[in-house]
Amino acid sequence: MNFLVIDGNSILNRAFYGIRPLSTKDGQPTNAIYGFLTMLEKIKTDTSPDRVAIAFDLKAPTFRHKAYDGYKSNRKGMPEELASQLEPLKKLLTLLGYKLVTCEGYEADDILGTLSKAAEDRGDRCFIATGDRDSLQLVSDKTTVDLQTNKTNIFYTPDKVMEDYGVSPRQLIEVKAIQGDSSDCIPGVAGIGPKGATELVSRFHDLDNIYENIDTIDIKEGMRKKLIASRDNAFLSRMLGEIKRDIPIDTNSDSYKVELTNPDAAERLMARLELFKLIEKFDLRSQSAEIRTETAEAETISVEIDNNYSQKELYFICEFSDGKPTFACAAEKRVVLIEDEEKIRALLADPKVEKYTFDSKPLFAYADKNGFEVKSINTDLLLAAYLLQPSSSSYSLEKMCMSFQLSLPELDNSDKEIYKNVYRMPELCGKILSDIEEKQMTSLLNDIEIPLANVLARMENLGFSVDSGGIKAFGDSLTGQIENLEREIYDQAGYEFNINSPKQLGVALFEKLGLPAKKKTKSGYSTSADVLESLRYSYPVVDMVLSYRALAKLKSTYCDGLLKVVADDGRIHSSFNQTETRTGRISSTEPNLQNIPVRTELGRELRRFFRAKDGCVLIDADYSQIELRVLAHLSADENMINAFKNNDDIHAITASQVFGMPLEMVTPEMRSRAKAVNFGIVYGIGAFSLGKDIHVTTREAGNYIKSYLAHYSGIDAYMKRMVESAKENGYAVTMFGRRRYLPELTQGNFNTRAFGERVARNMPIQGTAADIIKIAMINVDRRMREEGLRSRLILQVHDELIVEAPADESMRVAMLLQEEMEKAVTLSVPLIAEASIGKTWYEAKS
DNA sequence: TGCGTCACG
DNA sequence: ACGTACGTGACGCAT
Repeated sequence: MNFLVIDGNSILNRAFYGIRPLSTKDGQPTNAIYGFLTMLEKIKTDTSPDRVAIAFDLKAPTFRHKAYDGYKSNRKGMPEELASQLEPLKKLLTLLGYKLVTCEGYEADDILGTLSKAAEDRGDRCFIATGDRDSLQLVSDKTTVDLQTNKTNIFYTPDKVMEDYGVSPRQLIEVKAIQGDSSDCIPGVAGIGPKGATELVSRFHDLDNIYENIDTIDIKEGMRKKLIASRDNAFLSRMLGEIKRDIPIDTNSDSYKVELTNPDAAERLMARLELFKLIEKFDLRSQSAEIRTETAEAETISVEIDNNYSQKELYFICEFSDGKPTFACAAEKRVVLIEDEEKIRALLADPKVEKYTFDSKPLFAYADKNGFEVKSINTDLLLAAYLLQPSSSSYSLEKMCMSFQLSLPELDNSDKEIYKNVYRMPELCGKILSDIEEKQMTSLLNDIEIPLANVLARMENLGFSVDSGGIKAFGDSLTGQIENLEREIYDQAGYEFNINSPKQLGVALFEKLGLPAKKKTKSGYSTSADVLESLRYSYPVVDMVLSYRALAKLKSTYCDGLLKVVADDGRIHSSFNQTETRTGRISSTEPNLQNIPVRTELGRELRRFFRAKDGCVLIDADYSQIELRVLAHLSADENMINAFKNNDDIHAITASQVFGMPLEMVTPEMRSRAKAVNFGIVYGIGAFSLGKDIHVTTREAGNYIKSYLAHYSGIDAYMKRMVESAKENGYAVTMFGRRRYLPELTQGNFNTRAFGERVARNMPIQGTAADIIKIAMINVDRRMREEGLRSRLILQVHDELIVEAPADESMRVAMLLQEEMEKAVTLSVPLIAEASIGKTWYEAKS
């Protein structure tokens, strides 16, 4: 029989520091719980246990023998974020059927020792899972320690201990008694370290033998003196370091059977902790469902087709297959399916039917394709869920039901799980909407996100017309140049290798060619652009590699990548995701049209192949400095507000202020540094990174920042306020009430917290700018349609909107675009947008 | 699948 | 003493 003993505190610690911060929407940290359960599963797979015991230290030790005074007392207490996970974890483990073991007055180590001894005495195999090397002294023929290290685990058998430590497991106690262990307050023998201790023990076996023969053994006199001086400490240390194997705990094997008797409660607790992945991993759904069926408590409902179904308030989801919609509506004691397409269209178009759904964009897209309008979308639970938890990676009705503890019905005639969730939509909407209301995001949802979904749907449908032939020809011309560069690089290196492999490239440059390596990554030398850039003028081969990289990127990502996604209508239909970013921006995928090259001349050429269809032109309008203007407004900094009111060149003004000289004397170099500082401020700034960015010392960069904040003292104060309020509220927030929760701010880890603080400074700015352009999009779209124009939005790139317009509408639409963008909101500084017109994106981007 | 890299705002 | 600016998505490689 295999007996597994888990060192609970040790594994919990590993989990806490090894897993990035996670927390529930109300701020309960969960990363250690998640990590613990994941590791537990892994350990179980590795050791196939028949019995499992989980040992925990008791939090408040009551009585300790005198000799134990101070023992381990200098260990730091747990950080609060970890401590708050301990009780939920214990509760969860109990619900999952594990027996937890604690013992007053003893450490978890002693529990491991006692249980492993008992297992050995019974003739069982014992595994001890821990992250703490102290337990290695327990290793024997029958006991293996499964040591959990950073990335992996190591099984310690007696041979492995001998290999790593040069002594037997039992002798580790003797070694420790001599070398001591400051973290455990074990004094050891003063002046003898790990090396000396190991040598003594391997030569003379143990303390008793050493001290019995202390006058005669063949060692240096200095060492003999040290040993004699610390004699008492050595024996005390051995007592302290030796794990006890006979403490009063339950050692009966059968007490440690794992029996999942209450999966339902376990599932509920996991749902409360929002650990949905684990529910699946532990397969709790089906197990608790089985039990539910057994107890026959669950409500049973049916799924019926009723094409005449209608209500004033319709709660439904709509699934499409081959473009044909099916409605699944929540109804009294059943789920009603509507399959009649005419009926569905009528419902969607009927303004008197209030519609509550999950994911409205496909509905809007369907209506757009079929020439009608969706009316009265009262709510979209997907968008609401995003506003409530923008950092979530995916959203589903199922998760929402679980996190609100809504029990799901049984279906008597369908196995489509989704219908169970649909059935709960009325209650779910109530809970979610009151949550939205309470957090003052109702307008954000109703006036921005839902109308925007409609706009995005139409943008996706319309797509962006491209010249496939042109892209193909451009790609072919790149291929020739890439092959030439390849040959020259091989020639320089003296052999052929894969230039696209950072690993092989690193070896070629920094080993074979002997170039000076600057940075290292986990897997070798860094070959990133900023490293290579510094070498390109000294080494022609580096220049070639950089050119190769640039061309290869253009070819693979842009030429090949884009050609793959051109639809039959000759247009590219990107997807615009509205629930992806933590700041409120939209993202673009398959393909990403928000990162089409523009910064280099060659890359920008690609934009010549993005063109308006015949008879049309493109109108491209972008905001000028929207983020800095938002910052000026939010911070109410007088200096910056005045600069924008005067319509000054903000980077030049900043330069003159930071460098303390008249505007006329600002050089382009100074302006560009000031520009970097302005960016840095928006990003949350650090002197080190700013210095690296603009190639000055950290000290100098620090001075720039200091000077900047002195001149823009309103911004300084604002940034401090943002961090304060994020710490207080647990989230950062935009002008329109969009939130981003920041559990990072409560973390003990310095870097994590610093990151949280930067985000607290950046998100309100980036997010407010995102809110503003969303408003502009909705207004632009509405006006073009209301005014009977045939011009349409086709793309948004964060601060830029692109419209495809019939040539004869171009001037009017350019004005309209500019106007709507500028008046989307009123700030204490003007919002400026500039529009230009061209046949291609290249031409239209001024 | 994770990493390194690089394209954009 | 610590590591080092915000937000994205796609590609190729290596495991």
